[in-house]
Parts: sequence; structure tokens; C-alpha cells
Amino acid sequence: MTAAIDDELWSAIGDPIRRRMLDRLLADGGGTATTLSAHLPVTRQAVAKHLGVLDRAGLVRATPSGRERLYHVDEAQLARAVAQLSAVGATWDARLQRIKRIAEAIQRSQET
Amino acid sequence: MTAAIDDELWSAIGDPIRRRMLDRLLADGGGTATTLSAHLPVTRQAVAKHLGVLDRAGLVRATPSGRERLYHVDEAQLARAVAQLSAVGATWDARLQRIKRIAEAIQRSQET
DNA sequence: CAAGACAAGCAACCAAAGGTTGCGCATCTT
DNA sequence: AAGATGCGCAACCTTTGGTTGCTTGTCTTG
Repeated sequence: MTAAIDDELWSAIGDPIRRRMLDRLLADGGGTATTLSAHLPVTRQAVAKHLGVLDRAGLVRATPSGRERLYHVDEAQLARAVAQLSAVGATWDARLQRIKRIAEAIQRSQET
Repeated sequence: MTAAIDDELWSAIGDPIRRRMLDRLLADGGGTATTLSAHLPVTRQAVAKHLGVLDRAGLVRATPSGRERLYHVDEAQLARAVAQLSAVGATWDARLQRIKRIAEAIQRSQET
């Protein structure tokens, strides 16, 4: 079985810029396209598009306030994403260990 | 601190097709562009390109044999990738829990 | 309160990535 | 020798991440 991961979530956190955005939003407790772009190597517009992607994936939500648009992380959804990350990691890990065990078994049988 | 992840590794495993390819290669112990594409919703050429990406990321290696080109997973490198996955997961997890603790503290202070 | 500053949204445009088809070349197989 | 099979290459299309330029809406302040 191949885990049937929610690809939208994955691709949302698959982008390095978006990961850094999430990091910042978590560290600072929120931010706008403008404040985020100040710490990133891309323009405000690019950040805005990324925020759109994260929003559609449900990882962040926006609270308009005056001329600003404050984003914050949806913790529950990010927790889900983290869970999926570790699920995939665990799957591969298990397979790697199984292979390692088999390899060792083969080696042992050849030492006979 | 922002983990300074190896972006090439991440983007390699960030693609859903490539994840499925790795899954298959692990499950079957190896495969060619042709055999892989048989189980994927894309053409052999697309798979070949993905194999190129995985190869450059060091996640797979090829062994040409006659007219075939057999790929297998580089276990050590995939183990590294898995480690990075869980590192990011752990970072976010820690932040989420910190936030949760703070939120609870605030709530307690308001119950006073 | 009018004027400038600041945040965001929109649109056009560009480059890179993922995908396709169509081909040609090498290697098995019969 | 002839057909089948596996691969690589090239041209092309679409999506995605990025940019610049401009407009609109909301403070701020002289």
C-alpha cells in the first residue's frame, strides 16, 4: 500500500519558500505578505501567491484588518501535514530496515 | 534557526510521482523506466526524466545491462532524506506544542 | 481635510518543470 | 535477417513560481 497521501498538502509544504514562510509564521505567530517578503528572497507578490496556495491547502488562514491582511498558521492542519510527513518517513524507514535485515540474512547464509 | 535543509533532496521527494517511484523501487528492489511507468499514470519518458532528477539527487543509481538500465535506491541517501523529513516535522511539532502550551497558559491566566 | 505613504490586488509577461508525441538507435530474440 | 523491445533525444505544450507595473483602498499627518 502506498499511503495515498493528500498531494495538495504535500505539494504545499514541498516548496522551500513555503516551508520558510510556515516557519516564520510559526515563529512570529502571524504575518502579512509584506512582512514575510522582507525576510525572503522573493517579492511580495510571489509571497502572496504562496499564501494563496497555503490557504487553499488549509494550512494558513487570513484575517483582514484595515489595509492589512494578517495570516496565521492553522495548527490543526499543519499537525496533519506533519503526521503525513512522518508517515511517509516511517514507511520508507521500515522498508529500508527490512532490506537491511534481508541483506544481513543473506550475508549470514553465505558465511556458512 | 531554519534547519537549512538540502533543497535538492527535498524537491526530489517533494514530487508525488517521484515518491511513488521510490516506493516501487523499494518494494521491488529495483526497476527500469519502462517497468516503473507501467504502474504510474505517466509515460516512460516522464519517468525517465524523474529518474534523472532522483539520480542527480543521489537517491537512486543506475546499472546499465544490455539494452536495459536498471535503477535501484541508494539506501544511505534515502535514509538521509528521511532524517531530514523528520527533522522538519520535529521542528514544526516543537513549535506547535510550544504554541499550545502558551495558549493553555494564557487560558489559565484568564480563568483567574 | 487634503496629500502622501503604505498594503494589497490585478494583469501581463517570462522561465523552469513536468508532461506528451514522434522519432532513431542499440540490443535481444526468433 | 527481421521484428520486437528498451532507451535517448528533440520539439512542443501547460502549469507553476517569479517578476514588473499599475490601480485601489486605507491609514497618517501637515
